[in-house]
Amino acid sequence: MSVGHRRARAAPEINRRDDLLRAAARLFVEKGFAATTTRDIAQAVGMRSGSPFYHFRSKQDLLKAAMIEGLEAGHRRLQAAIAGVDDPERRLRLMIRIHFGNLLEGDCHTPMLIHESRSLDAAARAEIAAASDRYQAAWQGTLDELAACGRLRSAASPVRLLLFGMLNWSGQWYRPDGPLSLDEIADAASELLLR
Amino acid sequence: MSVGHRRARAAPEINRRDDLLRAAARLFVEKGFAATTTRDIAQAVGMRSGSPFYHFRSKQDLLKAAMIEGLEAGHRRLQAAIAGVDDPERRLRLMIRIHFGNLLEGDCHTPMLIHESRSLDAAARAEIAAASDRYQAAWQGTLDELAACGRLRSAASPVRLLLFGMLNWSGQWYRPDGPLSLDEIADAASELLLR
DNA sequence: CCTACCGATCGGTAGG
DNA sequence: CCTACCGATCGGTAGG
Repeated sequence: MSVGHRRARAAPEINRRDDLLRAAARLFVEKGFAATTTRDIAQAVGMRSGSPFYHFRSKQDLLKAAMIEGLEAGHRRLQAAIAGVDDPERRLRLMIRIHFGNLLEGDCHTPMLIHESRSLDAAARAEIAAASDRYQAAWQGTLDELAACGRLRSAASPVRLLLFGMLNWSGQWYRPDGPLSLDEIADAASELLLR
Repeated sequence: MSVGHRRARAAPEINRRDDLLRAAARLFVEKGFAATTTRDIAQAVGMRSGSPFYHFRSKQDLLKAAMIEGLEAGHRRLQAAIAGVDDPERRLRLMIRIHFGNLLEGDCHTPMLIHESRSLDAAARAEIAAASDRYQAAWQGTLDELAACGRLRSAASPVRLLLFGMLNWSGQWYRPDGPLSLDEIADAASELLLR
C-alpha cells in the first residue's frame, strides 16, 4: 500500500521529467545544443534556472536522454508500422514515410540531433551510436531483400547512406506549410530508390 | 609609387585575414559555431584573444565571411569544371563529383555550414541565401535539360532537394580513410538519379 | 523544486 | 596586432 502511494505521488515528477526532455529536444533542434541554455529549457517548462538539475545531472545528460528516448520512440513507431508487411517494396515505402514522420512531425525531431552527439563524451556517444545502429539495422534487412530480387535501383554499398541523406537532410528545407506534403516527398524518395 | 608600396605592405595582412577565415571555417564545421570561441580561432592562427577583432567586427561577421567566400569559391570550381561540357548527363556527373569535393576535400567544407546561418541576423542570412541560390541555380538548368529529354529518373519537384540531401549529408558519415572513394560515392549518387 | 550564489568563460573594447 | 580588462552569461551547487 505504501508503495502504491509512493508511486502515485511520484507520477507528476515523472511527467515533469518528460516535459523537460521534450522542451530540450525542441530547443536543441531549433538553436543547437551549445546555443541553448539550461535556463532556456527551464523557462520553457515554467521552472527556475536551477531546477532542471534536480532531474538531470548535467546539460549533456539532458541531451543524451532526449536523443536516446527519441530514437527508441521512433524505432517503436517504425516496427509497429511494418509489422506483418511481407512485400519488401511496400515495407520500404512505409519505412520512408514513417521516418519522415519521425523527423518532421510532432515535436521531438530527434533524428536531427544526431550531429549534436559530438558535444558528448565518448561513453554517451557510444550509447547513442548503439541506439542509432538499432534504428538503422531495421532498414538493412529490407534493403537486402529488395536487392536480392532485383527491385532496388542499386545495391551498391553507399546506397543506404545516401538514402538516409535524402531523408535526414529534409529537416533543412521542409516546411509544414510548404507546397509539398510528407506523402509526396516520401513517394519521390521511394521512386528514386526503387526500380 | 607610394601606392604600390602601401599595397606591398598590406599583402601580409590580407593573408592573415584569410588564415582566420580558413581556421574559423574548419573549427565551425568541427565543433559548431556556438561551441567555437573566438579564442579558439585566434589560437589556431597564433594570435592573441583580442586580435581577430582587428580583422572582423564580430564572431558572426567571421562566420558570414567564411560562408560567403567558401560558397563563391565552390561555385567558381563548379563553373570551371562544367565549362564546355554539352552532354547534360556528363555535366551532372561532373557537378556531383565536384560538389563532393567542395564538401569533403580540402580544408574549407563550407556547404556544411549552411545550417549555422541560423546564428546570424536576418540581413546576413539573406546574403548567404543569395550566394546559396546562385550555387543551386547552376544545377536547375542541367536538371531541367535532363528531365526534358527523359534521362532523369524523376523530374518531380522535390528531386533537387533530395539530391542535395544525398550529397550534403555525406559530411555526417564520410571518412577520407574509409572504404569508399569520392569517385565511387559520386557514381552511386549519379546512378540513383539518372535513368 | 526555489533562492541565492559561485567560478569560469565568453565576446568584445580601449589604448597603445 | 598585443595587453589588460569589462560586463554579461553560463553550467552547476548548497541549503532549504
